[in-house]
Amino acid sequence: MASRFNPRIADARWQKAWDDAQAFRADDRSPKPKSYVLEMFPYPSGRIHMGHVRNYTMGDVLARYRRMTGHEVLHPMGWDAFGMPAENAAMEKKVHPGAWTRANIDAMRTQLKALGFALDWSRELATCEPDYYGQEQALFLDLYEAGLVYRKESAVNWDPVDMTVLANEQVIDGRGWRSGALVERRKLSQWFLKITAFADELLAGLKTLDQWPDKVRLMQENWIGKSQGLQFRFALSDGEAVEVFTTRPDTIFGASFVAVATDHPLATRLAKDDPALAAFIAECRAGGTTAAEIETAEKKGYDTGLTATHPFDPDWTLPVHVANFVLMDYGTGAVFGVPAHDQRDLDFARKYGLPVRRVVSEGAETASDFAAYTAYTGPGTLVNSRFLDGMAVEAAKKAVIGRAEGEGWGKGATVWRLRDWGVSRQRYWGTPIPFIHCAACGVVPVPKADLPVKLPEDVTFDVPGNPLDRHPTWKHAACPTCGGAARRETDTLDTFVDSSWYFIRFASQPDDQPFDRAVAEQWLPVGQYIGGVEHAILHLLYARFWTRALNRIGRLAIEEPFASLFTQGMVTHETYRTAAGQWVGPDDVERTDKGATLRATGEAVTIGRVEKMSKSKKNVIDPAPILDRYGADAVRWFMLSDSPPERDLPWSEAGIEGAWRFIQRVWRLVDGVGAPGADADEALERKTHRIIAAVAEDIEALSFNKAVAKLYELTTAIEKAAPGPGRDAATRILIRLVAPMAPHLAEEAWVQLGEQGLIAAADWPAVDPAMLVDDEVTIAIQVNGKLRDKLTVAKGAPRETVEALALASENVARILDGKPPRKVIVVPDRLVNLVA
RNA sequence: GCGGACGUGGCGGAACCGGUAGACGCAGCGGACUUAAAAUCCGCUUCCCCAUGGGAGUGCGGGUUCGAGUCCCGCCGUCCGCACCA
Repeated sequence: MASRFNPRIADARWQKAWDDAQAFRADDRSPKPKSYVLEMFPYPSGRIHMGHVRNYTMGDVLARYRRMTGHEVLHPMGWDAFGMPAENAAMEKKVHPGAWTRANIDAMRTQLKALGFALDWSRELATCEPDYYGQEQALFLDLYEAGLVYRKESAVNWDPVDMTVLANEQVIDGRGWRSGALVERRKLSQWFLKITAFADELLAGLKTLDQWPDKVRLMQENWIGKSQGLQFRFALSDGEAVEVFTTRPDTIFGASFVAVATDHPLATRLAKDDPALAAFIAECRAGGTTAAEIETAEKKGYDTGLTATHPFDPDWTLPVHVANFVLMDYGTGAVFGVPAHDQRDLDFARKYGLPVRRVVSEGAETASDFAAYTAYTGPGTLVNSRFLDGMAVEAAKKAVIGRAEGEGWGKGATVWRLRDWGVSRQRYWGTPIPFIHCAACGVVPVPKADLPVKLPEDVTFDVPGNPLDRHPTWKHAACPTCGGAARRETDTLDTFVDSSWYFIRFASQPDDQPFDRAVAEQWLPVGQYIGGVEHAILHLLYARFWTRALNRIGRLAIEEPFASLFTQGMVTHETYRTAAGQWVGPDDVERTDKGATLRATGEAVTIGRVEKMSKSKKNVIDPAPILDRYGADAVRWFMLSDSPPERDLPWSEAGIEGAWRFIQRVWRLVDGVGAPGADADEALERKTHRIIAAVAEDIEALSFNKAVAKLYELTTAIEKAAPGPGRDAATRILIRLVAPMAPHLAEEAWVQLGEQGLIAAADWPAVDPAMLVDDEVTIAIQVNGKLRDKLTVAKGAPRETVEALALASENVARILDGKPPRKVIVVPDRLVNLVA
């Protein structure tokens, strides 16, 4: 009799058994209720890291649990396989990006299989293969035909390190999201996806996503950034006009200046004949765009000498400035300044001595002068505002918009922060954009019959830039319309396009089209999506857009791709630093009671914060050796224990040891089980049923840490119970409860217990509701709200009985000292509170 | 600056609708088994005190309530997101 569970043998045995049985293959035609569980697919960097392990373990527990509760589960895996790292590897290691990527996929697939995930490998896909990206090109052409793809020249974010354009979402604090390089502005002809045409529905759709974290919904809401207000024209003293947008038309009588952005056409025009203005504009451009720089940047302006006429008073003119704090990208690139009610305008007005006039009163004050240095932006009543006087802010907004529209000089308008999605990338390792540039016919789509437009394999990476551009033949193509010599588009698609529809392709992947609508709709939307919060805006917004775009062109009747979203926390680890300030890794450090020392020299090291694992802090733990040592189940168990899944999980050696001990404890229980018998252990049976229900509830809520705690509790209870059929029966149930989390152990135990078939296909144990009701309860006895005693009484005991028992308590009698309580509160089956 | 989340033992964290705070795990302490170690098992483990009992206690200060980790008001702190968005 083996007394230890040996994962080295069991892991491989059961992984093969699942493979042989195709145990996790999803059947499109199954009559069972369908459940689509998906974790964000990985970029094939070469090795899986702890974040992957945690992410996929959570999804796996849910997928396995759903299978046990009678669902047909789709739980697929694939590879987000295009992207810059492959090109960087090509440059550094002289390997082809495709070869590098495919080798990485093979290595990572092996690692994922070694963790025993219940995945349908028959649906595996990689975005870098023509059978995937060719279908993506087809979808791109469909969107083009529908007018949702267009090309225009515009100022774009240029990453000088990656030598490519970036979307707005990919610029963080003025730096490229991958390279960290300061982004430059460049004018280029680019492909765009019309995500702004969906701004309204993407915003409204967030309200329907009640199973998404509020945080993510809020982030998307802010990103989309809807503002409603008034757009109107100011007539200028030189006979021209300038268009402005405001969300506060009510404050129009508080205006003291008009300001335009430094790159506003008006500024550009005036600068031609005004060297001082040109110099001012150049000076503003030199300023940085980082958070800190913007924070401290002084409001600066240049008085153009022009004036603008107030729309409600032909005799009232406002000076027109070019100002550094006005953004060309937002609204119309021009504003009117109301210093009393906008902080930036106030800073500006104080600096340049412009009038500061109060027009919204928070209470009694009606004087027009405004002395403070803090603008008032709250609610109130309009004052000093002619026909608006006495109105509330909201009513005044409506009144001004009404007049503007009535008199024809302005109209109510909605402005969005969201910009169209620029998808052109000047890179090789991506989906070729299926278009051809013809001198005679213009930009012509590649006919669908000619898809996929395949990436050429013979490319060089010895010089920076886009290898497709310098490929000798690839870009030369015949124009599909006139047949003349033409140039193939050499830009490729942003890899976020690839990840915008992979979940649809998982659900259905025919050879001759991107997906079969009817089949895809059976599975979609994804029932549970799990991934990191870092995709709150990027991937999750793009995928929502893509799904709605397919819906609009009649390809898919789904509006939202992910019904329920869960964002898991990171795996973290302590950091260590030597006195010299060098980061050192956990392998080189010896932890003691007092602190930590360097293993090699005994030198003391400082224990730093527990942080996200990163190469620079040297606190990365590679899952591979841990997996070799402890087996898949211990690693999986640790990933689920202790920390709530949405919070960070601090990795620790002690933690994985604890998980390993638990796996062995369960095995020892199984090892001692005899043949099924009749005698029950009433108390243990009750506990078991209570825990079946609790664990189910916890798994459904993704509260794995709580489920784990309950399983520890049950295990301890079984260990303490007297050996016999009752204990054995509880053990048989424990194994099924543990199966989603520690599946190899469970399969091994299943055999040991003499059961037939795979536990992966077994049913979740049924709960007997009668077993959930206790016939005795413990009641707390409080005096003045303080716990003084506990009583065990029959469940549902009448108030009078409980009250009498409480008063009879020795502790209570001593405290009450013979005096009757003034008041008695009885909460049935819970407590008695005696108020003295 | 704006928006959001969160503050519970030495640590990770439980605590349902306001009803016995600290489940469960880790670490620690004591013990058993062992020649010894590992493994395993048993017990203790919020703090304080005059210890079969009592007092304090969920960031701080108030409040509501018979009763507050939970609700309300005001602070403090940490983390996250956005950021000159008119």
